[in-house]
Amino acid sequence: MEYTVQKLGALAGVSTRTLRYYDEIGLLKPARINSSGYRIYGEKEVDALQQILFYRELGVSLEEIKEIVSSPDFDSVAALKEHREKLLEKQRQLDQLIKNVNATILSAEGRMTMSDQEKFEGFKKKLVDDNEKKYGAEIREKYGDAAIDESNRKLINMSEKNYEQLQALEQKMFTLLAEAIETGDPSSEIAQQAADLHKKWLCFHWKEYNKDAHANLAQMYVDDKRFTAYYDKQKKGTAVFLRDAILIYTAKQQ
Amino acid sequence: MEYTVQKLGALAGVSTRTLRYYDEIGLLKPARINSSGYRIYGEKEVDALQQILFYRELGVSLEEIKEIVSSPDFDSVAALKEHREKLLEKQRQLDQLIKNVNATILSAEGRMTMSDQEKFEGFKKKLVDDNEKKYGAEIREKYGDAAIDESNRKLINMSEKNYEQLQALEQKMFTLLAEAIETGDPSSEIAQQAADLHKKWLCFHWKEYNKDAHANLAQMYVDDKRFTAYYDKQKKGTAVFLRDAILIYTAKQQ
DNA sequence: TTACACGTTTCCGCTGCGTAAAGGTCAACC
DNA sequence: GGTTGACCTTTACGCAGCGGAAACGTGTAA
Repeated sequence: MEYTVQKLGALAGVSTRTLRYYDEIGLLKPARINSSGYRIYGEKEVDALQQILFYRELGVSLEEIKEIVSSPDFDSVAALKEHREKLLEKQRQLDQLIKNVNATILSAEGRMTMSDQEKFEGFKKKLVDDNEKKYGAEIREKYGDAAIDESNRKLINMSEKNYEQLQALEQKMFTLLAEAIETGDPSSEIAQQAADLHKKWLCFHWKEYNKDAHANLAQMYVDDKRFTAYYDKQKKGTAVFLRDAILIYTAKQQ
Repeated sequence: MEYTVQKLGALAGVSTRTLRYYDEIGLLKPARINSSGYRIYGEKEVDALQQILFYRELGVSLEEIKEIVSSPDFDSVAALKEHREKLLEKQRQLDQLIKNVNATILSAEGRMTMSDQEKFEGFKKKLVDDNEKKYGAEIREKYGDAAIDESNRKLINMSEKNYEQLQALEQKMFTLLAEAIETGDPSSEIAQQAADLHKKWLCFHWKEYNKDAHANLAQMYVDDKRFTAYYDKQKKGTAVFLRDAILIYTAKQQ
């Protein structure tokens, strides 16, 4: 079986541009070029492409994929381990970034105490003109807090604690909801408390609260199977009940 | 106080190229241009740059930073929340990537059973021609495994379990080490067992084992304060003891 | 005057393609 | 034989955030 760019592309789920690019950088050359200059691929190329796409899915760069697939005696496991290290490093950086963003949001929303605010100012400065940024950053990240400036660490931990509080809040809502569902009445005191908690939870995620949007979201919990699955995880019918409670809750707001 | 590009750059820790680029994209314009065409910055620009760099450290794009800093009534908290969502999405993708890479390494190293290997073949195929990749990927990732193909989930879980075993291995080494340190003898049976566990732990991370490299690393545990801090976390002197045990261990290998 | 340490603009390069533009080729249909 | 439309080709710009180099002007101290 022989394939032109479009056929191979359709088979493997990549664009023709991608195939031409892979040819250009020498990653996947066609089996031959026909008299009209068309690229013609064979079965061997199909297999090679599968392999290439597999590594691509793992986030390996095309340059490295080339090394891996071009020489059969290349140690691909070693390459993957090296690749994993890079990914882990990226993960650590990303985690740190998220913590910093969380801390900044909390600070900006005024949920910090004054003394924490002061620390935050220091943290901000530190973040910007961190002159020892490069020196051993990977190792410090990897092997922990020992070397991290103490006040910064406190701040970050605080932001984490706040985040945990948020998850606790969601948990509490679930608990209340489970109780409320026993009464069968979404307008009951307890169900309305759950709806209020849901609003509080939302406020941390949303840029600004709006009751119509809240109501719409509640409806989506029922309409979208994936959301329903999430809320019905503990008990079936929870999503519907929560929606009703929220609709009542939002309607009651003037 | 007035600054030229290089002075401001030195002050804030950025290159002159960066400052020129920020001028070019309209992110930070100099206060004025002098008669020779030099960019001249004032105190106001210093503050603005600090702010810009702060957001840059949080991983915000220059385009968004421009919006945030240019209009004072812009809702920066909302922007940061949006930014956080992007980061969280990236984090989920990265986590999945790492799991897949781990699974691949385990498979390639032959640590999988045959039946798991078969699953892995399916996993590989799935990974490459995942046609429903786009549909609701975020929500699926976010709200869990309900929709994830069962056999794949088993595979990933297995790879995670294997990874946990690795951490258990390190923990075991620490326990042994604590015991061994009581004897005070790094050549004792128990200390040598700890060194052996350390080697096993290493083998998962290293592309290939080599006793000289092992010995060198052990020495570094003592020389580099950050490593020392990690190993001495539970008990001071652990790093030195571990080094001695490893030096004896590697020396004994023919 | 000469050296050299600054400043300037302009442009290429990095990754992995997407998206034109401008043009040949192949099969089918009139 | 002409036309249409679905293919194919190459060339090249764009994306983010600069790094680095080339080619040239300026300020100042020896």
